[in-house]
Amino acid sequence: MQNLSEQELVRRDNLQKIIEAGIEPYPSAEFKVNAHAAEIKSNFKPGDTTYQEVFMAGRLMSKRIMGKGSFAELQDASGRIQLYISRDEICPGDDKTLYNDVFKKYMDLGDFIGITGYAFYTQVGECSVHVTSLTLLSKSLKPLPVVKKDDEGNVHDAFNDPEQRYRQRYVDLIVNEHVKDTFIKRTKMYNSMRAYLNERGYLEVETPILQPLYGGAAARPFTTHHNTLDMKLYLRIANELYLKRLIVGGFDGVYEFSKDFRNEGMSRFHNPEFTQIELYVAYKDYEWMMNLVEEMVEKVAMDIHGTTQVQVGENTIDFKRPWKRYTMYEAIQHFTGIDISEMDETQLRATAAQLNVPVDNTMGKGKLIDEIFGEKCEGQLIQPTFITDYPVEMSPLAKKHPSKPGLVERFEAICNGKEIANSFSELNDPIDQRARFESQLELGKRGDEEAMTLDEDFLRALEYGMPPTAGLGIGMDRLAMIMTNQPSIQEVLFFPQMKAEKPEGK
RNA sequence: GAUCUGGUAGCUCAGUCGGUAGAGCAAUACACUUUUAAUGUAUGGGUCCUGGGUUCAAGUCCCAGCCAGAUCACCA
Repeated sequence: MQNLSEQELVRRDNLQKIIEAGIEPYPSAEFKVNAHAAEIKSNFKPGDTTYQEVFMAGRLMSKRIMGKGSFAELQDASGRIQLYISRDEICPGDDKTLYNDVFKKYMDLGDFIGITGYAFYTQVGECSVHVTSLTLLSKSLKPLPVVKKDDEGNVHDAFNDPEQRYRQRYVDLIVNEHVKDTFIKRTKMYNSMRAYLNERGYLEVETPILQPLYGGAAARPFTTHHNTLDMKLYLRIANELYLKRLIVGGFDGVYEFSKDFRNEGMSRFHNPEFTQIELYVAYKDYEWMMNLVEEMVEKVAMDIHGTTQVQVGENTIDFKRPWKRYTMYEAIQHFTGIDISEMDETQLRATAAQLNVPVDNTMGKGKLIDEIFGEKCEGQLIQPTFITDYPVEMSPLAKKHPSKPGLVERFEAICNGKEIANSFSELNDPIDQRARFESQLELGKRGDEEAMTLDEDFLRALEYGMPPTAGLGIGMDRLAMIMTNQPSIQEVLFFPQMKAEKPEGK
């Protein structure tokens, strides 16, 4: 049995009183709704003859009882609106129980109610609904945090403990208005991208989450086991290799919003499960894909904000095309003044030391370049910027650059100091791909836990022939953080990963 | 994984030098028919994260642990 607080006991007692009064606290009949709070507040003007018979449902979020008349606030999915309730209108006969007892005493903040009434403006000019009948739709047994706003819009007693907000996101969503907003924007972002890609005829697909081999990225996987088949399975770390198989199968363009899983550290930028969109388009290259990314992300910003400019922390980020483009060498030269394009491994190591970039002896040429870039450039790139032409060692699935030895046709889009997109002209030479996998296997043998595995079936698919293809991955959570101005990935995931709560009781 | 910060009423937070546990909101009771962070009066509400230790005495000091956040490490 739970230990109930005083307030919880009061609510259970109220529930009992409601039942004794002959009212069903959890009725099943449909309650037809014909208006929402936000809609009335934005459309109804004093003297209008509209909204004179509204049916509304939602939570009772505040009560201001003044004798025979009361004000209350109803919160539905769209927002809050004030209600005016007068005793003699909701209790037209001699029996005043519904007002005196049920409404005033037994209904608690958080209860779901249904009302009918008409819109009007109070003497102080607040758009309100004058209630003519009142129904209990569902009793609430736990007290909600009470968050209040004053005239200037300052929030008092905000429910702001992150642990409670994330563990009890339902409460967070009820009492913190802006939280709902963030998630609505996140969904708009998905809808915007879907519409963009569908318009171009690309096919949204689904590929396996449980994979016998994990591939397509460098990361440690979650492992599980299938009992009937008695086999080890991995939760995907990416879906790249499956989408490319579909390009081999003859689709021109496929994409998937893919929940991926990586068994690694957590931080405000990392959750063990996260979402990427991956897109593959046949007969295209990474240059073409850069144009697509610019156009699509610009549209996302427009669809969410109505402008290409988005405020993120202290920065105003402008997604208007065209975005800046640097090769990786140019970016390093721009931010450090050093041209590394002709350097060998020894010179790179010396340069890293000179720049105070920590490196170790296991790092090869590609990794050294990547470290210098990561330390000295990435964080400086606030406005959306494409960085192109990465070292081949870091990119085992990308096509080699035809004229720049040691580099691949790859770009990342960086924004607010973080990668938001990664793309390359996909490697479709099966012989080269096998060689790249084999050098990954070597890295694995040397102890790199994130080295890729060799996927024979994927190589078989490539041997049948894959057209030249451009591929793209965008971190949806990272992009959502930027588009909603949130500093932490937990703020854009409904239910971020948490350690288990202590069990109730003893 | 490391470091730092925090965990006290349903929520937000105080709590001095170690000496009876505090406020606002919420709740309860009464009053009040256009208020709006409603108001007025009164009342109730505590496993001070957990477990040890020091002490006549611990929310407070010490040790260990749990949970969370930030930073770092790791990681596209």
